[in-house]
Amino acid sequence: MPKQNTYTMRDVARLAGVSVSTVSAVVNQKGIVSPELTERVQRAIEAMGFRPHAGARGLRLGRTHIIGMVLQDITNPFFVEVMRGVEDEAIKNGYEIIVCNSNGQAELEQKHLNALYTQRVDAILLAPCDSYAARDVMVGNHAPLVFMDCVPMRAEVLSVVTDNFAASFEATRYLLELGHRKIAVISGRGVHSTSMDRVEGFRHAMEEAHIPILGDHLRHGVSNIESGYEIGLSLLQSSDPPTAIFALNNRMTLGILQALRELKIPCPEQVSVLGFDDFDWAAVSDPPLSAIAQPTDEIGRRAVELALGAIRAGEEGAKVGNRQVLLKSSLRIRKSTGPPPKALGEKSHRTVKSETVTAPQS
Amino acid sequence: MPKQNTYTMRDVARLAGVSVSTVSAVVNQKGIVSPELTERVQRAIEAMGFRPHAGARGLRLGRTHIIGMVLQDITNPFFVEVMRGVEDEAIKNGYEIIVCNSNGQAELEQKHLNALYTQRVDAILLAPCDSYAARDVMVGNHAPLVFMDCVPMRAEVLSVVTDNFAASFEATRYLLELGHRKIAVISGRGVHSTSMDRVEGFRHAMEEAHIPILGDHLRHGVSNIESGYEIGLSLLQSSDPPTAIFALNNRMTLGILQALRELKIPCPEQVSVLGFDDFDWAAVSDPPLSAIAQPTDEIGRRAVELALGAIRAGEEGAKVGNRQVLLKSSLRIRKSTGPPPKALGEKSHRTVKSETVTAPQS
DNA sequence: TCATATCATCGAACCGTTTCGAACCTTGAT
DNA sequence: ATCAAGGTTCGAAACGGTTCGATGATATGA
Repeated sequence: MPKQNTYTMRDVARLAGVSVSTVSAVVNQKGIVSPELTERVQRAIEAMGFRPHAGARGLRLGRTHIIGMVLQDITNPFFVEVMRGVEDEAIKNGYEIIVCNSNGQAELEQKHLNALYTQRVDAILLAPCDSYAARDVMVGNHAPLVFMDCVPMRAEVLSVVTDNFAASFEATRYLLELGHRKIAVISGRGVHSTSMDRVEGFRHAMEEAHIPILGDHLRHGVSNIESGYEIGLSLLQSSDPPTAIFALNNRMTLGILQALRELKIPCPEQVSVLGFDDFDWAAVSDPPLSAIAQPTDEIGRRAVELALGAIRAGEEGAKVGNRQVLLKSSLRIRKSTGPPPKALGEKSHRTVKSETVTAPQS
Repeated sequence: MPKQNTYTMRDVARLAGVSVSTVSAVVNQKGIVSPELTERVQRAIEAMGFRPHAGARGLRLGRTHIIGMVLQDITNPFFVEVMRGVEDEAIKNGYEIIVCNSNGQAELEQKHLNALYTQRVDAILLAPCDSYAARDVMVGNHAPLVFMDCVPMRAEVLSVVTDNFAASFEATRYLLELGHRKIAVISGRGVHSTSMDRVEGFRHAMEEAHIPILGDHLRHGVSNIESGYEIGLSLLQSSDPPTAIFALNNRMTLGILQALRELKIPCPEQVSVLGFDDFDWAAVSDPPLSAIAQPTDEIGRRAVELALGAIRAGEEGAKVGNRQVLLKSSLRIRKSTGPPPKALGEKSHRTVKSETVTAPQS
């Protein structure tokens, strides 16, 4: 006996003394129903606590009003803020969202994508584990697919990302201006367009300044605290340690800070640290962290906008154009960055907020 | 033309030269189908990339295999970790989850609950804005409702919570043992059983030690950084400041740390800080934060277990028993707590992990 | 008074599954 | 050769909505 106190339109119709189609018309405010019947139907709905069955409606309409989302790492504040943006924009448009966590595992990601297709979600928002996703092929024909925080290799696609190249370029220039010459960069696995663009931005700025990148000052690890910590120790204990460390993701940044603390190396006096991704806690870390802030919730909102556009286009049989939305980041300078030890330049702590300048979108 | 390359069982049946019901039997591995037909059907499914339509199945079965979840604050790491536990356990049992963020607003929470009912989710997991929820009345008859991180006023209900009273009691005792006598407590709005239990645990420990609670040393604010910061300033600048501050939630803890930093008050030398809720970043705050850690993902997992049990019970027509799961927390002592200034007791920094002892569950 | 146009309401088919009883085909026993 | 039993396969109804063409009622004009 699965049906409990749940009523159907038929029940409402019976109570109101009208036909089912009239109830439907009232519920959806479609077609013309006399004020009298409208009144009667509404009263019946109220009395029974009737709510339409989304599944049945979805079956008939071919649209579920659900958007699926698969995130690489749900415990990372960056993705949580993106999710929040998605939530806001979705609810504003009458959509629910199903959230899945791929936990960095490509197979799990694929499993989730399949499950979302089974649910016949109207669109899928994906922050993938890597950029080599063949996923669009499998799923892209069934529902619009929007990539977040990643531009997949095959470019004919919808995506929303921060301009990582520009952000990294700008940040590196800032460190160079402070007088740093030995700058180390640590990044996660290089299978992600995001990581690659950030590394490229760094490279480009260094080349432009004609500063060589020391052999072991470009390190790859995995995006977690431990990896950051280990690479940090290794860098700082090397024979020729950097004067500044630029960590390309928030987890690894924390690892670096731990390594500094453990080695009792004063920051920023001896070594500066610059992080990618800003978050609440950055302000109370020791020292307060200078970092690149991405427009996280805007990423989420824009992704939903793209998805909704594609859904509408699909309904009208129109081809969905490929759109890459590119957003600006901003540099939040706090206390973890300053001039290198020997340099006698201006006193450290700037508090200006500079913004990377990029094309708004294409 | 909403249907694209999406095939139905009818299509599969036609291609395999069998009836729809046979396809269904194969898909669900139910009934007896000869090896030969099974083979043919599977080949057809493979060839067409067929996936059953969850909505249609749900309509027929009266079960969607979706669990709905409404969270008070999706940006709080505590709830994110709970969510992760929910995700893990749900996927393990073949359920999807719809996540909603009520953002602390009761009306929005209600809106989400209604939407989830419309979706006919099989169960609802709720971390409510306040404990005075009349929500179970509206929704509880349609689908099992499990409260997380909160025991609602009306007790005949399913819930999973940390034993907040015990946690707070234990933590207060720890501060008392260090020699503190002037302990201030700051908490969020008192509309939540969680807050209230924590305050009570504190009160109880103080009474037991026959230490009076100073008039303005019990403060209520809202659960965010700013509120913690303001209360922190006010406490620390008062004529008779506390030697220890016990913050009952993670947001306000950060505010306290900011206030200390701004006033240049050394912690823990002059004032100790103890937080509720542990998280990654706590270890790299300045100073590393002593805090009570809740078994976050276990809360999520147990909530799903309860929900699944209730779903099964409901199917068999059995009454769903009321169950309150009570979980243990643990005290993680780092560097932000130590003996009060004048006390000459043992050197600060203990690193023991003590666990609050409570009844495992009822 | 009758044909016609307009408007409100209704009935039934359909969306993609599951399920249950009926129909069919073997096989073995009489 | 006939029948019963047992095992596979099939057909059709149901789930709860939406939609479209048909129907009935009412008003309009000649």
